[in-house]
Amino acid sequence: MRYSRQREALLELLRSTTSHPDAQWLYSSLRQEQPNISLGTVYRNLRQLTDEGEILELCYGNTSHFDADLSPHYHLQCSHCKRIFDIPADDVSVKIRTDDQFTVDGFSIVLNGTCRNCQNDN
Amino acid sequence: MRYSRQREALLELLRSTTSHPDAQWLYSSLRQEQPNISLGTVYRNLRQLTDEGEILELCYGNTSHFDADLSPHYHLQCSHCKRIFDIPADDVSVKIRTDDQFTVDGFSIVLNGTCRNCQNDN
DNA sequence: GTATATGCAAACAATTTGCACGCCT
DNA sequence: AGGCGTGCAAATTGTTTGCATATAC
Repeated sequence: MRYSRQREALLELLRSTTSHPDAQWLYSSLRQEQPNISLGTVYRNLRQLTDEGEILELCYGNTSHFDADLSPHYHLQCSHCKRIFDIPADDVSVKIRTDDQFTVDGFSIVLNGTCRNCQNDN
Repeated sequence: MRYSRQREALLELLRSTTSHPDAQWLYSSLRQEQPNISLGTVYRNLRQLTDEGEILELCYGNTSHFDADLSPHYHLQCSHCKRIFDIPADDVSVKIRTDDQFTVDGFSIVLNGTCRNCQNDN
């Protein structure tokens, strides 16, 4: 995978945020710096980076969101504002009794709840 | 919500399977009994039943899958065949240290692994 | 120089919606 | 009779892809 200005900017942008954005948001944001970047390029690079394991793809509400934070953590989606927050892995402990039906490589957890903002607003 | 033959058949079909089908599969399957049922109707009823809490919606690979099993359980998706299997809640124990940032109502877990079929095939 | 990445637009796939008509209650 | 549900088709939305050109190495 060789260097490209577009992919570089995409990765930098994704690393600078904790908001788990989707392709559209990244595209709109990148256009401010690079007015010619195309949506197809954003999608191609997102796929490529995901395949290389440099970023993670999350599926919420039938659209893909992306996360450049590779440290062990989980996600909480606020039922009200739908935003996705990070939960450190330390705060969660999981034990799985694996019978011989499956080999388990890993797992992801999505918490559902209410973020502080939305608690106050209600 | 008043009775409709189409919704009745949809719910019955969904309750009769453990394969977590998507809208297309349900549509194709229902058409064999009711050749005039439309895809729009399937989608409308799936949304309605989801909103009423009669079924659950799962998002895998950017497409919605549906589950009429409301008992506490989690899901494992096989990395090879992509099928989704049920994992009884008893087999999993989770502890979450909830700080005051969030109110946690619930959570879902998706295990990633390999099912027995795919272990043998490889 | 060669292969990979890009921009653009068209194609695709999943889902939603407007509208006239049909069927429950 | 009145209103919710349906079938159909068109519209939306999210994502992928073909192709000619541009760029990294």
